Amino acid sequence: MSSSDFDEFDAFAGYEAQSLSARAMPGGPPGDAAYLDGLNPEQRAAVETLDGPVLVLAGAGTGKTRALTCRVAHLLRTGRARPNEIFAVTFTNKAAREMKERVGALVGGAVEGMPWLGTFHALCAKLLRRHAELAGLKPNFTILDTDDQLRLLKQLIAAENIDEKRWPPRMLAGLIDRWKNRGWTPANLPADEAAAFGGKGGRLYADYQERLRTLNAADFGDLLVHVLTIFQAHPEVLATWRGRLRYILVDEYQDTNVAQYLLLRLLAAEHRNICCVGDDDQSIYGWRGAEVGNILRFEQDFPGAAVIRLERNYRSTPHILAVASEVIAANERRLGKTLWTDETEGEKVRLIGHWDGEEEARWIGEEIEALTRGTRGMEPVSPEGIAILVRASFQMRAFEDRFLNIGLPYRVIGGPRFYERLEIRDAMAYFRLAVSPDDGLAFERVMNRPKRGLGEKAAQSVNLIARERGLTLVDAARALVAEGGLTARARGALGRLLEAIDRWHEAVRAGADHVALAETILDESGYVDHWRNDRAPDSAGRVENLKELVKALEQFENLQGFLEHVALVMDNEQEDGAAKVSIMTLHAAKGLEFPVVFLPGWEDGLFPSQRSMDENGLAGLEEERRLAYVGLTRARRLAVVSFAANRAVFGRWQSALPSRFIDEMPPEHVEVLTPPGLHGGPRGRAAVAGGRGAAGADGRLRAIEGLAGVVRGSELEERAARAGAYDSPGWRRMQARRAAPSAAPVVIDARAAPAFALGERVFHQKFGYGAVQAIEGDKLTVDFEKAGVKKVVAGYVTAADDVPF
DNA sequence: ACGGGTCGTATTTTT
DNA sequence: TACGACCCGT
Repeated sequence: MSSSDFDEFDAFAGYEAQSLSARAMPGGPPGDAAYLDGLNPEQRAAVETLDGPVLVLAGAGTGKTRALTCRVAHLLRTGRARPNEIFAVTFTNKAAREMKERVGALVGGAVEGMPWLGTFHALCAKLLRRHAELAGLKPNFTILDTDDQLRLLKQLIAAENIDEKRWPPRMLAGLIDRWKNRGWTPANLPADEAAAFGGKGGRLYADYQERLRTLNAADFGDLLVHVLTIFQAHPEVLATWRGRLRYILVDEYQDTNVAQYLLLRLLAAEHRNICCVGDDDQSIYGWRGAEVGNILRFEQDFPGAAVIRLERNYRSTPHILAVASEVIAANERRLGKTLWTDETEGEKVRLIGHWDGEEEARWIGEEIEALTRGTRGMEPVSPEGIAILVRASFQMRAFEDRFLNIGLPYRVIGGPRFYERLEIRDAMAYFRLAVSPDDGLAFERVMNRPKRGLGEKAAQSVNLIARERGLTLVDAARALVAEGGLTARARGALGRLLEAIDRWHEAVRAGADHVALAETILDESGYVDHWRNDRAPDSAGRVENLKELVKALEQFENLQGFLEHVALVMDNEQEDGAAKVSIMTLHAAKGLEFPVVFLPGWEDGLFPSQRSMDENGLAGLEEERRLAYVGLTRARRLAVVSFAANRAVFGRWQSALPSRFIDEMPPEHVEVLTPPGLHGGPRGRAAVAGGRGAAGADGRLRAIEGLAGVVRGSELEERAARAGAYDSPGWRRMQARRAAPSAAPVVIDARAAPAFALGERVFHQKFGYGAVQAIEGDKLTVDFEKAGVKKVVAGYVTAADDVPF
């Protein structure tokens, strides 16, 4: 590991030679500070106030990223800081990557040596590797994934004879996470917290940390807490880093938790060169331990701080801004900003109610098709300019189903992630073993995968030996084999596995080509074959994923580097070029923007989420409202809010009232559309009759009526039509399409619908391999080898490439 | 040890 | 619905 753990001063050595001229500049900016041109006065202040504490309150769409990247460039160009002296923290890996790119574009290659730009977790991992011994770890400690963590906790809970049903491991994981977010170690855990989890919380926490240390492992929260603890307990270490990291930059400051806040305060205490950028109105990670208080309190923490407000919005139309501002104004706990824009033109925010979630999805699909053709009174919008932002991921399904049906290309952002897939984690556990054969968790995971006849009993024996003799799991397994434990059969299997692990490890040590080695491992372990022979329809997809994984390895120097990357950077961006509509959660949408944004599911209970309100009361509601604000402000030209009167949840029908956030939208900036399903038919009336029993519902309904009257059937529909709010030819056309679902499919993007020949062998991620039986338009009938005959959209299959693994 | 069946319960949001 | 935990027969 230590080889990839490069020293930032090495990196710096390369930099110094080429940038001496820039550093020699005395004081002021260099002559060609073109990056300062075009900044507005506030942005400029944010860029040029380099020394001392600075808080930049940046509203949505106010050019925050630009100011931030310019600031870094400015620090470098003025010679104020060298690349390795800037500690720049972003919230996501994506943001880090983006910043790296943009700074690079501004100042040229010099950013190569910016080793301290990344997420809190990535930066802390780096720091912790340097000082691992101070936390009782070795520098090559492994970073646990959620799976490993849960398995470990489960064992501990079982060992304590606690009923797993009443006290689920997930709950304990949540608790421990919360404690770590606050910077609490088992030693300084408050007594009332330790009493959680049936009185055994504190005890289990201590046990868990102990186990982690034995396994030479750290979980996500540990990365922060260990570094924090080290800084607190070792002033000389802290002093070193204070001297090295002279300029601190924090993006999305509103999302920092207590541990992160304490860490920053320690690092910045002396030089006080800390610049925090954030927007209290976009604090949406309270459930993960984020403390809005951090940003609200900044001026007290750093007296004399310069506070700069970015309020000029360059993104959205005035209508969108007005609606977003009005909604967020209902929050009490905020610093308060007033977004403004020079723009005067633009569409109002659209609002529409539907009978149920399915219809909502159908309508949005049709609306998107219309938008891409430019028939909605706007210039045509390309599919990649359109996003659907949902509150919870289960809402995505309705859209996926519908879009698959009509052949509308889409992509789910942040869905089930590549590196979280079962087969990928298994494969990675094998890689971990090859790198460090004493990785007990990895061993446990793959010991009987594929099935080798090493079941529960064998696992227990190994565990028992390990505990009795204080050995690692792998060493315990070795002992068991050597001493003739287990049945002959099991012993043979275990012995072969251990031999293989030794062989792979030897290959790693000998510096064998890691891509080839990975293939060997997957082959020799029998893991790929196991999926090849599996008869489940999705097993072919898994084999494909494994190929993909091996391909991904090529971009890394060795297995170690790859594993570190995956542990910290769980995202995977696969740009495949085709123009697609994006579907994602509101959380995932933060920091992004789209010409057109659909915001479905605005129903009380779903959004704002009932759970949020139950668990966190008013604070929970306010966070939901910030989520609404984030959603609305993603839109540049058009935002469409919708809700459904009925929705299938767990396969059970539930009716709901429109979201209270809808009441908060200013009517003069909203255009109300009449839903196609509510034109006088019995369904429409039922929609009004159903789900209106609750007390207070009448008031709510009246409020909506004032704004919308959306769920009211033909009378209001006519009124809306008279008011010109609804484009009735378009509506009739949609009706026609609804009545004739088999009408010719609309091909949005020719690239998304490649041509296939009859009989051609194709691959589908979900259904595996098959032969094309029939083609109509962009729809194929495919006889899948394992999943049977299915109709699929051509965009979702690829020509099969039977490259041997 | 393992596969197949039934039953119960769960769904925010993610580094 | 959909995935797991659990039970049973092989």
